[in-house]
Amino acid sequence: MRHFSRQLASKIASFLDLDPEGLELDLVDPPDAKLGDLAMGCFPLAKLLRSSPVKVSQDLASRDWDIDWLEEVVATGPYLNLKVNREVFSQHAIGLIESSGESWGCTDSGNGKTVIVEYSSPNIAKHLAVHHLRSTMLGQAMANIFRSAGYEVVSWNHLGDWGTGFGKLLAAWESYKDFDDLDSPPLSEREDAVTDLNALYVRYSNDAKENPELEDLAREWFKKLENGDPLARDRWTMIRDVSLQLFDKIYSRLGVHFDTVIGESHYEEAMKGVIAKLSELNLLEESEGAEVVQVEEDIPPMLIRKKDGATLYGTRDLASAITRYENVKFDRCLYVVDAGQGLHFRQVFGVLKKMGYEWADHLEHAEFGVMRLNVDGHWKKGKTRGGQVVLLQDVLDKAVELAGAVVRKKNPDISESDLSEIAEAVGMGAVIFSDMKASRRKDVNFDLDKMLAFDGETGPYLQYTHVRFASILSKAAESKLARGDGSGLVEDEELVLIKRLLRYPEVTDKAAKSAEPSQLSQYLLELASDFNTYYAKHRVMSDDPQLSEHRLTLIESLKNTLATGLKRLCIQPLTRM
RNA sequence: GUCCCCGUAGCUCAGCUGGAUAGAGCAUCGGAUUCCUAAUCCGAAGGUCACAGGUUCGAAUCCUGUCGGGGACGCCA
Repeated sequence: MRHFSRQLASKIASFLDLDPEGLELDLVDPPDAKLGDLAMGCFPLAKLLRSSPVKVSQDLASRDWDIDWLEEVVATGPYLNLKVNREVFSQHAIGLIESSGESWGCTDSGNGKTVIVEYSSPNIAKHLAVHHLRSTMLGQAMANIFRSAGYEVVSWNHLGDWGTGFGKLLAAWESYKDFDDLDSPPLSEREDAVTDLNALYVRYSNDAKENPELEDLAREWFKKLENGDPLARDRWTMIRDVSLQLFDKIYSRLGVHFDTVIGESHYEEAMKGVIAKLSELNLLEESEGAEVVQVEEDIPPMLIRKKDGATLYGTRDLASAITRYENVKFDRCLYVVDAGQGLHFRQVFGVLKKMGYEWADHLEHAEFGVMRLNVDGHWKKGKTRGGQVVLLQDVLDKAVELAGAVVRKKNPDISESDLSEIAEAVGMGAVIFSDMKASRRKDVNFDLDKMLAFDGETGPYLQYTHVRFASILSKAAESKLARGDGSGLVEDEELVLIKRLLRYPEVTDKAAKSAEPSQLSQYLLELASDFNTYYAKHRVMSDDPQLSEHRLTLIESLKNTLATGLKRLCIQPLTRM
């Protein structure tokens, strides 16, 4: 739509003797289609001219616009309502989209900028649980959207692979061989190594509640790990490897990919430098035996070092941010982490700022609401403790199973291999979309029935709409029709669709700027809904071949738009379902 | 107690850089399939935009306060 609003802006600038640069005006839909095809409030212009919006709109309506796609300009109070010449407008719009080709919907707002997106970041030696879905999918979608907006993107998995918990696991490995000897069969050859690790860990933790000396033993093992003891290091590496293998299986199902996988363990050295620098800057304060840094007036100080001298994850985050900036001079760095860690990030960002790092202003906590589980009829934050975890792979399998049943029912003569492929895509589509439909700050209740809904505003609805496009185009292929230039698209519903299409690049920018994939989700729903209304009323393959050719061009633009949008959200566009 | 997020239809949510009559989906009720996939579409019903002030020509949107929900607040991550 910018293409058109810029033309208007330059005309307005010449009419009113204004600088066309920075004259951003917003074209909206009038509240009633009878008023016009496009509308523009004259409030900002009036402010600029110190005049009244009603006068400005009257003045503008009386001008000679001389724009080929513009048919009528009417002032209605402070609004300027525009009627377009549909043939010309449609032709311009379709031409614009077609000439963009593959890059339709991509923008240059992020050109020359680099963004790091940190997301997923699970703990090793544990399964991915359903609550990991949020960070993982939101982060991946953000990374995809940033790429479409022209950014250089580094997608980053900050693994939880360090901490005293690994001391327990290593201690258990050594002393619980009777229960389960992790050396035979070796971890790498086990069917479900992570489950075995978990069982061992839970057992050890429970025993430690009664025998405090087990805690000491765990500390000893963690010390060994820190000091590079070969056995500890070896086993830790094995644990890391089997965990990553398991994660990758799920990541690839979800269309998730990382450019960098670096765990917390990586920052042990850098942390020493951070503490040295804090001390050099006189920022460290002693408080109740621990060392802290004051941040701002109204938030508590950040804890840097414990009484026993050990560091905390916040210290690691400081080190990590600094090393990141040294390696990647980012313009933005996003942490896709749940909102519960808001204070933590305020502290981290605040301390970095106090350390003199100006780039601390470019760190963003892209917070999201927690996923709540239903426990005895109440929605509660899902914690991995207590054993009440819902495994992500179970949810995905369940979704695919259910999708398979629906596909089979709707499509009885489909082959088994096609079916399983489609079921996988539809099941994933349902789960993924349900997570990204609403704005990320909203808490989500984990409701399997809603997650797996296939009707209404869902992933499968979008996929189904894409199937309709594909279906029309394959039917067209049989009749050797060419493609029109779009000038035959004059129906009300066609104008609606064209206006919707023209907003795609703006949606990309808005989604990137606000790090909000739901902007794209909502847009795709509107696009699909507009099309399905059109589809019920008009035939693309009509009796008039010329008209059909124009409409086929529209369908191609719609298909292209929906397909690229879905891919950004990690949902597969389908041609059959 | 302090700080952060949230409060829009029965439910789940759009709309929030102020602008024309607040929109969807689900659920409910009624309707549409000789023709491009009915996982769809059309219609009905459903609203004190939590409440009270303030700013403004104009507030769901901005500010202050109140109430309600969620979360975080030193030796876990």
